[in-house]
Amino acid sequence: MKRATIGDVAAVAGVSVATVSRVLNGGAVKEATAAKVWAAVDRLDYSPNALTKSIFAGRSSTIGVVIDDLTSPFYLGLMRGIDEVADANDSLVMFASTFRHAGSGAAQIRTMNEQRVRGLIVTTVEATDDRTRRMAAGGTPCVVVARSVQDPPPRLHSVALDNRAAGRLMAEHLISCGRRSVGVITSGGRPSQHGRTEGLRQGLAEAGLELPGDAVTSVDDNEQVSAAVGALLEHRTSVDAIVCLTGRRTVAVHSALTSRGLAIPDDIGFLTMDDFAWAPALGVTVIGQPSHRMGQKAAELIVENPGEAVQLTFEPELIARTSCGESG
Amino acid sequence: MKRATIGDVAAVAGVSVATVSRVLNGGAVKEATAAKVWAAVDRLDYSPNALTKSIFAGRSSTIGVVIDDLTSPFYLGLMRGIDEVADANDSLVMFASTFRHAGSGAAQIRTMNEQRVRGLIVTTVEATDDRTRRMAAGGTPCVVVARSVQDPPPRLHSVALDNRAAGRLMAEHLISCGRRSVGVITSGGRPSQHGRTEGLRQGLAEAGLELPGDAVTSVDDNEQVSAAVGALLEHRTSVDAIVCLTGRRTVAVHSALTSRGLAIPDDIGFLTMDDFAWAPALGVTVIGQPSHRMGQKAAELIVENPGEAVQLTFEPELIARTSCGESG
DNA sequence: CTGAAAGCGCTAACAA
DNA sequence: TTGTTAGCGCTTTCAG
Repeated sequence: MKRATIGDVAAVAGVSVATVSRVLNGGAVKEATAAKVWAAVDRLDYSPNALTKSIFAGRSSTIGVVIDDLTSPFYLGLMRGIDEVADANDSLVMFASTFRHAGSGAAQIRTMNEQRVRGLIVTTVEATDDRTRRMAAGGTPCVVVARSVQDPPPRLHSVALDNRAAGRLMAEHLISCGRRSVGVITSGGRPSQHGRTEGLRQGLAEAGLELPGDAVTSVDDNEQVSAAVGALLEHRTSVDAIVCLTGRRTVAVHSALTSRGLAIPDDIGFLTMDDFAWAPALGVTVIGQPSHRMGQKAAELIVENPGEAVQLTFEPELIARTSCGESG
Repeated sequence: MKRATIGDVAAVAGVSVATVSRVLNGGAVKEATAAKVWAAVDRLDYSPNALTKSIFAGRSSTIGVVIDDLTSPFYLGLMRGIDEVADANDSLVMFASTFRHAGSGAAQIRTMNEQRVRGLIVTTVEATDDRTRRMAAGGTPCVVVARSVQDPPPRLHSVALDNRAAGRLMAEHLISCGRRSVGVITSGGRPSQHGRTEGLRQGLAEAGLELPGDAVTSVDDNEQVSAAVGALLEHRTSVDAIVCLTGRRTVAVHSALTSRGLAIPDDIGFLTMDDFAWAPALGVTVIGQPSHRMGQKAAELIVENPGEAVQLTFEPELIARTSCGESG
């Protein structure tokens, strides 16, 4: 029942533990000795203890990821990207989500630090900044996703979308589809959403269109969406397009529209963030983020561990379908 | 740059390492001493090494999860459930996916074993059976998801849907909607799909309806779906409903239908596995699995670590919407 | 090429 | 209440 240790293997093989260690990790050993060791390994079903190993390395080979909502298509793509390069580098991914806790993930980050993860990828809010900074200072490369860091210390990187560009892309497309008055749904106070709003506002302004403050509504969860959309539509009857600034709310906003009997795009235009599996079928036009590549890059930053802070910005992409009407 | 160790803390606080260990883990220490220690911890930004700790416990406090496709709504729900109870038990989730590799996850399971995970949850195919059995034999509780294990050794549990019941539920609903000839899309050779097919066949048979072998088509990926659906429809012109036996293919099958100009449910009925966010909006009737509860249960089996093997079966639930037409 | 011995950072008796 | 002393399972000098 008790697990075999390297000592047991050594005993069975009739060699020293040092020798066993060497054949396991590819040191110089005589063919014949190695064979004896492997036989013992087999017989005892020996599995080296990676935990003990990492004591010497000072850290584990695991990449930590703290995400606040796996449900969103963006994070799913991100995870796949991360997992992919982790796998290619014989790393595992240690995952913790925070969507239940208001605490914003400080606890998770602490735990990851205690686990001596090789690096950390975080998507949670600024409250965690301090912890992340200290981890980076302690030598663990950290990557912050979907948010840039002001004045980053050496090992604190970031991977983010050019949110203003995303906003502008939205404005351009809406305008080219003849929309004149947009209503916006944002979610919580994430900085990325500010960028998008600003980009949108600017893009609209360049075409002489306004985005008044009361055309922007923030919702905290899916339950609020229907009421928020309703209020927006009633308050501003001129609105001819609804823009959803976060992929997390796409379903809810879309349902809010259709369940009011509004036809998309005839009665109202609809534009949202993040491509998703059903979008082609539904004809929903989106601004796509390269979430998969972003995940890969984040993980690569961990693996390559550059000395300076690197801030990567990715370009959004308009994936035009039919939900805003005919373009041009 | 070098991390502080418990020894450093002891030195700064002017006490022994044992004392530091005690205040960190809640032993009996004098108020004043504890204060000194905490001060030192603070000053050095000390973070205890969880890896070293688990040497003594013999295993880490991490729950390992090997999943083959995070993209599927079922696995997402499962993950949430797992993460939830892991979190409640101060565990982290170590995640590895296998969807790139043909290798079916043997490597991932080995790594998890080396990481001395507290328990393992696997969703990959039978090829991994041996490894899982050995892990269980070695004392690590393992839970196999969506598949039952024949003749399970002590610590090898399973959490699965009653697939025959799911099939029967499908049959019942289709019949009550007046469908007489169904076409089936399955994916790969997963045993769960056999159960569903059998249940469906039985349920149909009880109503005097047949499910001939050529009405069942298996596809390996989304690219094959359109052709497969086309072939099925052309070969069996009587088909008035398409059943998709895996949530993983829902989008592709649905698109295959609509892109052929078929209206759901008027031209053809559509029924699939696993509820998903857009299903209400699309009116897609599904057989739901309690994926979230299944994840929770799987994680609880790890945490509670019962001596015998336990096999949990969950009941599927029909979530009737409009895609099969009017029922009754 | 191989073994003995000294740790890695921490916990757990056992004394004091 | 505290400190001393063994280890945990492994890697890594340093001799042989």
